[in-house]
Amino acid sequence: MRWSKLFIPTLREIPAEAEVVSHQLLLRAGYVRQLAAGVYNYLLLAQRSLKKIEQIVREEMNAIGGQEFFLAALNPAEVWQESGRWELMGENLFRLKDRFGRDLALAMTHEEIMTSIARGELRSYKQLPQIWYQIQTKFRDEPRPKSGILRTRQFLMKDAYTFDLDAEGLDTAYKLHYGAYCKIFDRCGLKYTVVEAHSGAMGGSQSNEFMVASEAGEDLVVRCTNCDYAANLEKAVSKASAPGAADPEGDLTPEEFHTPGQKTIADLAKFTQLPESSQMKSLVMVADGAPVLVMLRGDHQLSETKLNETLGVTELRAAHAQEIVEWFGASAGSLGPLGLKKKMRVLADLALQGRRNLIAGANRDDYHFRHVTPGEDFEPEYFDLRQVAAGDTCPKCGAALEMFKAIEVGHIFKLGYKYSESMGLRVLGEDGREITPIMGSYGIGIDRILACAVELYHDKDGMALPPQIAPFQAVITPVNYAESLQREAADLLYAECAQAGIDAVLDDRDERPGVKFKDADLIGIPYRITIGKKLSQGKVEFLERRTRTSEEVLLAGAIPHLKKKLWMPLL
RNA sequence: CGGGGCGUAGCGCAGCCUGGUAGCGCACCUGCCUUGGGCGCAGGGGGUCGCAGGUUCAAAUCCUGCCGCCCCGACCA
Repeated sequence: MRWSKLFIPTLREIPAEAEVVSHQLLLRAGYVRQLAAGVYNYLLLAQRSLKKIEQIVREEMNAIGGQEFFLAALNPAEVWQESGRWELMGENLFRLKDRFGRDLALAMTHEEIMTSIARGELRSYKQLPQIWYQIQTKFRDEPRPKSGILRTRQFLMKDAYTFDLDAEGLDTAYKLHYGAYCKIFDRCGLKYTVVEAHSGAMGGSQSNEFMVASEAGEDLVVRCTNCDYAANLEKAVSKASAPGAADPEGDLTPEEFHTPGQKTIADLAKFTQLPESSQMKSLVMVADGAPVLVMLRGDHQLSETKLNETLGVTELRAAHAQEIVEWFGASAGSLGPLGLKKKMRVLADLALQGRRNLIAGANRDDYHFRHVTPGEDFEPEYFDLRQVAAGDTCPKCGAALEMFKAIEVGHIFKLGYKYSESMGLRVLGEDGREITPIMGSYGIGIDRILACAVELYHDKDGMALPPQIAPFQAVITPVNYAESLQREAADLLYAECAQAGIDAVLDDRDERPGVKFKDADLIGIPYRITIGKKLSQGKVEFLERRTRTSEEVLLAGAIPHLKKKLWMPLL
């Protein structure tokens, strides 16, 4: 393509609304333009790049036997009502009415639709397994779209769904996807970590996320510095650091003492001269309307995700100040597990198991107990409820854990029977009995891959995308295209690229060289062949964007050289 | 939904406090010039100052309401 004919609206300055790097560069480099909060138009460059990503995804999905569909984005409410998600998804689901007043939704994911196809058509065990996927636009009415194209209300996703006869089949499907995803992200040139994940509102058991480390990420990932343990913070477990002080020995009796104005764990630690790890934190949560007391080591944080999963409830929140006074006769800051006025479940984090003679609130304002021993002075139900904290060690090998922010680019789930059951998908088995197929669900954020690549590979001059997903593989830049010798050489190289199947752009603009160089750097074309002064010696400059290494090559050798580079992946 | 910020030319901003002719840089158009890192000179086009109401002789500027966008939090298959 000839640059002079292309619409590549690069900006010299950073639009004020862009905060994260990928957003800034995608705007500046003329890839995207924003239409509304969380809604973007993808222009030529973004579209070319996304098509390449899609193609990689498509090839790897087809390689594991995936069959590509193109599904309805406009869904009747009934399908979502059947699975129960019409209510469950709440405000996140875009809803609309047609002219007759019928309820419709814009699909945010396609479990229901895929299942509705399957139940109408799959009749025999002989037809299983199936892997169906789609690459399409999805809609989600995000409460807060942000970070450019990282969290939007309209986005591109590949999602796949599998139908199997039994758990073993699902396991096979899961592993196939796991492998395919690794190949996909490798081919896209991303550096990523596979983590254990929480399966969320999707339901299901096993789940892994594919995460790309980035400051722009919204998730926190915990990873062992020694072994292969890695998990989303929501799910991560660890060995707690040792308490800051040894517990007093002996079978001591709880003893109330006056703690005027000591509200927080930090206050108490100071007041009692004992570290936060010798205090017990009492949190009051309301789970589907019922109060639950959660006990944690003073320096630990509650993981609401874990608590939610443990309790298996739909609504979980912290208790209001008023409720606390009503139930405990004291306010937050003096609460504890002893002498509860109201009957409620008392849970404790595993880190409290075996501890002795700790400090806890007395359920009387400005009073606490010392010498409280869980399991003796009160009987909690123990669960893993705390969030992994800095200083904790690996649950597998005991080595140090690291924690970093990451962007989720892929997520695979074992769904189980949630949709096949609720929507009545059955096939006949070998023995003539009905079988409910078991499902899996596997997503990849196509536009997130692009954003991640930008986050991962950029410098002060712009993007440095991997050649596999860059909008063009190379740019041919004659310093002065009006000069006939340069023009001939440029046209020749461009023709050679076309012949070799290389996706090149010819910068034939009547611009000063500086402008062309800046633009090529900004939009991140991996290789640049510059035709200038040295042409008189039959030489051109070959530049690698990522490393900024430049070499002189013969005009005739330029394209073979480029070809060689393209077969050799960066990194 | 709570907290904060912003809205003036395509982009980045000044002007608002203290009301009176709407400005600067970049981009854009024309001509000349220049051609290895966003050249130079000259001329030029482009604005319902987010919207609506109010105060005033007069509102970008003061007041009220609304809308939009961004950030933090809540939320997040």
